[in-house]
Amino acid sequence: MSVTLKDVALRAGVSRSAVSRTFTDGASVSPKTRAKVEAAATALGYRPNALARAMTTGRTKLIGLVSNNFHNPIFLEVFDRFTRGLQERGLRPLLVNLSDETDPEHSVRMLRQYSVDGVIVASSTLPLSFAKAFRDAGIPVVHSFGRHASAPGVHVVGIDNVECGRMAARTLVARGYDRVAFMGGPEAATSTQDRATGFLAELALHGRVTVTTSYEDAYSFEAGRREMARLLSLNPAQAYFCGDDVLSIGALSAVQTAGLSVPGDVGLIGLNDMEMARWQNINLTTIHQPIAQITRASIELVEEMLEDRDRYPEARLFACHVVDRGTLRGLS
Amino acid sequence: MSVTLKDVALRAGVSRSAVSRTFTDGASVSPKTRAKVEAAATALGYRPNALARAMTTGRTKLIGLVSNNFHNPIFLEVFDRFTRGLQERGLRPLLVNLSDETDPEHSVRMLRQYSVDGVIVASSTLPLSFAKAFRDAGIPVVHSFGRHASAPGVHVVGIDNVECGRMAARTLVARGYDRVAFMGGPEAATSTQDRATGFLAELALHGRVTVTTSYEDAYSFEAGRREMARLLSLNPAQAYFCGDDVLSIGALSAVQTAGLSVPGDVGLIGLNDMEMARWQNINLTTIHQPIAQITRASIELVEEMLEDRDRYPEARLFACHVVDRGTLRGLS
DNA sequence: CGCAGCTTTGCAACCGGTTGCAAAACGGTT
DNA sequence: AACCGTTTTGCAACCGGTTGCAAAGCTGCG
Repeated sequence: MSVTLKDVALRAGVSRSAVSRTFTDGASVSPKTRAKVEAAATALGYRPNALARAMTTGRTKLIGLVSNNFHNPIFLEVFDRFTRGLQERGLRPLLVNLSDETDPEHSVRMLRQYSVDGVIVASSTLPLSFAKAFRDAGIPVVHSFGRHASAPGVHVVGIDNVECGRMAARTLVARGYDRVAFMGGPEAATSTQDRATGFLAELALHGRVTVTTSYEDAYSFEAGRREMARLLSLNPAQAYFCGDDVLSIGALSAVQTAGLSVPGDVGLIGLNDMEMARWQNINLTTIHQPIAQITRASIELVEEMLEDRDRYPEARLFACHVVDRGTLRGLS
Repeated sequence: MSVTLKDVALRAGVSRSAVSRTFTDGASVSPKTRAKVEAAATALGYRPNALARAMTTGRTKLIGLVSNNFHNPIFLEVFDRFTRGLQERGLRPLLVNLSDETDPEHSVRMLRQYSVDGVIVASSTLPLSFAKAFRDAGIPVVHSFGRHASAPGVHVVGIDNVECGRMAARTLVARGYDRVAFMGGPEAATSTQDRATGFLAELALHGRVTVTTSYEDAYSFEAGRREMARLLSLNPAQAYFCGDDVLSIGALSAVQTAGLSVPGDVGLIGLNDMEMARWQNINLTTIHQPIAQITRASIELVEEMLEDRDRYPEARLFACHVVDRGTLRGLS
């Protein structure tokens, strides 16, 4: 079938070990045999079989990329950056779509069967325990976009969602809003929980501001639109902190449909700063999440763990900042 | 390290072959030994190593998923469907991001090193030759969203872009537009070429309609917006067929910014029918591309090729249809 | 009980590489 | 030329499975 070590060895008139050595760096081969082998190899079009190599070295260069966020446009950028970053380092992403499951067992087993060198869990909604299941199975893991914890147990890279909530609150207060609300994603999502916590905690420091909260079943346009339509028919707040840009855009749409103006009648601030947020017909004020830094750091960490499996777990959090566009009124 | 065949065999008091056989279906083992083996296996938490198995069977169950469309939101849905579909069949997607490259050689080599069982090229812009490189390397391949050709040489699944162009033309003509234009994506993209061809061919049948064309460097919002802004400052057409929904939305934004109305002053029809197109604040009239059917058929074909590597290449094209929303005027 | 015919089992070779170890080759000294 | 210290090389075992083949075990029948 395909050309193997033996074929090359035969043609070059050397032993299989010699061939193997010219293809593994750090091995000692004389320039003479190396030349012979390389000649034979290119003549035959030989490429070492990664799987066979993996069997003896124990390194596959496969990285499990596990996510359950296949519906949020921001994750297209996330996948883009992860795949490119991994490829640049000679690592191969084995993609796992977790859309329905929440039980890590199945993924752990599967990724172990393929002997992945490491796993990146890219999800803003999975609990910390998910990543821990990989660690417990002895697989290096980093939880990207995960929840910050003081003693994480696994590497976590992302943003401080509590702090983001606070930031949103401070922004709304600074703009003079005094009846505000939080519109979150799924109540089970760690990101939503933390954003709510920070938002409410910060507002509590500003006595006169009243706040309400609601949670949607998904970070989706339709959920945001529906909820905002409902709220408008009641007694809406002056400004909303939406747990995600897509939700915000849904809400924005509902406000416009109702014939009201943004930011005149209702203020909106989102989170993520996805590409769409800067489209002129959306022009969403939002909190920027530094995707590039997060993905880069995640890859770095997983790579470091390949060297030192017992690297002490750390949390790397990146700062966010408000991007002021057209859906909140100016400083008062 | 991990528990192997031998460990289980030892504990169950049988030979390694016996253990192997209980884990490969279609092999003959007596109920008695099967029971013993299974007991030992679960006690030790044994899982067969997929890579080792792959070495002897020649089947890895890995499928290369190659794409260069990491910036078009429609592809998030594409990846979602591909990964789930593959997983359901016990296949594992090895994701390859081709963003910069156009040369297949590198990907072919890499995927061959990992002994993938097959490859799905998911791209609307790559030429047919790209997929052929895999076929020539002896790897089963299907080009998803690829160009239809009468003698494809490889499996192609997608839509008939020429026909879509015609459909757009017929639609615009039926609505009474007589100065229309095509706004395409990259001129090198096969999808854009074919859509333009069909569009122009159909219009040629309707003498009195005039048409202009322009091409953007990417299927992106910014490109659509910039181009439409430029066109508006000149002598714009009455209606535009945009080669992609994202382009349309960019164009839409430019029209709105210019203080003009859609469809009053300018008509727009896109292609893809991505989720965003039905958002109320966009509400784009567009041609629906049946993603679900395309991905499903692609997976089916690649799976069939695993059985019969020399399966005669076929092109499977799915019909598209116009989804009438708010960016074209009604039937005249 | 002996034997035919079928099923189950274990042996051993193989998949395509890597690597520890000892022997061979090399280069430089005296 | 003999000797010594380094490289370089090939042998053989191993990674964790699968599988062809022949021997062993079982069942039923005369």
